[in-house]
Amino acid sequence: MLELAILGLLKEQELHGYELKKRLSETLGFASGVSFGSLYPALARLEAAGAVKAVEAFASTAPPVPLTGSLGGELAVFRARKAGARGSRGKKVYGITPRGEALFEELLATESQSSDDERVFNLRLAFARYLPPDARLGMLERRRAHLVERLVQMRARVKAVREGDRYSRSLVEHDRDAAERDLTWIEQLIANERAAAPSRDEAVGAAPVPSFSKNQEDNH
Amino acid sequence: MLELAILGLLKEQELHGYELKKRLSETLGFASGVSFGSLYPALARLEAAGAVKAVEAFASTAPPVPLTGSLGGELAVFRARKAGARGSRGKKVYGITPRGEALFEELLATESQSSDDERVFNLRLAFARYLPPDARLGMLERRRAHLVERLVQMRARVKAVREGDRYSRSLVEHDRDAAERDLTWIEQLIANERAAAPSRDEAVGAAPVPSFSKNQEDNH
DNA sequence: GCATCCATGTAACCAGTTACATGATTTG
DNA sequence: CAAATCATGTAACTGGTTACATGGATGC
Repeated sequence: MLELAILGLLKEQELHGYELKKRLSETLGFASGVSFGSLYPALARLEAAGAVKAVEAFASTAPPVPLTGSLGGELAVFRARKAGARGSRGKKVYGITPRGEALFEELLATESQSSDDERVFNLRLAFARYLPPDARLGMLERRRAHLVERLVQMRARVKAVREGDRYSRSLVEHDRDAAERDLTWIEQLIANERAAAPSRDEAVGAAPVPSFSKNQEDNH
Repeated sequence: MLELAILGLLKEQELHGYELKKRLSETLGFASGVSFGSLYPALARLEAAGAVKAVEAFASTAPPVPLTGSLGGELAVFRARKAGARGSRGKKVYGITPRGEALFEELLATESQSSDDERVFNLRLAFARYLPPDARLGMLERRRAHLVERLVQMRARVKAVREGDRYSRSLVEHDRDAAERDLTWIEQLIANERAAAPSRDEAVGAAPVPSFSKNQEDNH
């Protein structure tokens, strides 16, 4: 999972570990950050696998320092450059290799299976623009199926909760509401997707997505 | 974390591992279940620590089989009873000991610190009825502080997201909305709490909770 | 020249997972 | 009696964490 995230970020621009960590928490949804203790080993693994490699700090294809607001950082890079690219223990700026691109595609494809995990799904969605439309739709459909199941569970939990326990009750109700919203969100994404590229049997006007979330089946 | 959950469930009634696993996913929020590979070792650890012990399958203080709807299970217990309580490798019904009760209290108290993790917080909230009112309020306040921070991050992410990436944009907006709702939910719980037991300086009529979630600070 | 932030890395640990092995009980 | 389900347990692995060690660069 970390590997996928790293490759995805390096696809956009070359970065060194420290900066990578920032982006991981800031722009991807990695709640409050991956630790260096996992990031650096991951980078090392990817480098060993030939998926990324440390590039010279100057003369890269993409502009390596695109106005992030961290003036200090940019200045440091500038100095590093004119000093002649880091010595024994300076910054290591990584770039993605063709093998890395291939690995990225593969991870993005295979990890779709295990997107019952919310974090994995979120990560994949953040990179969904790299997927072909039908794979994207498939991913969303699988997610939807999972959320339908989850919503059923949540509704069962609401019914099963102890009488007289305000906290548990509030919790399960909140969870159910969240599940409902997650589902309607995904259904909206699916609808957008179909509208943008009605690839298959789907005719234009009729019943785009059979929404489950509005469905108030009262099986008590 | 698992230990806390187990003890909390055993406080309510005696259970064997298999059934415990079901409750863990069904009634607590353990999304799609803990595996046996972690549950049984956890039970073994707790037993070794004297926090739980395997009880005779008959004649316990609390009614061990209170109408869960799983007829098969109840029948099985009944048969096990009249057969004279399991032999070498039957069901092992666990009950909580006084030491277990103490451990539960301790875990519930100490684990409040690490409730930056949503799962931990949810678990603690499910057992919040066992906390003294001020500890409960403290837990909610800490959670609120965490969510305020989180919401700030989410809003920053929305601003930072790549132009032209529909999926990332939709994701961060959804996450922000979820964070907003989480926060208002917690604030509601806090308000309820204060209304129920206005323990401290708080006067009755004035400004119960200074809601952050409605606050639309426009620092662009 | 000292504190602080940037930056990389290692080692020990931890809480869970999957896969495997075993066996009792129920039901058709 | 075979298949399904209930039930317990172990071993290897995974994907991270915290704590620690190191050192360059910057700012005051």
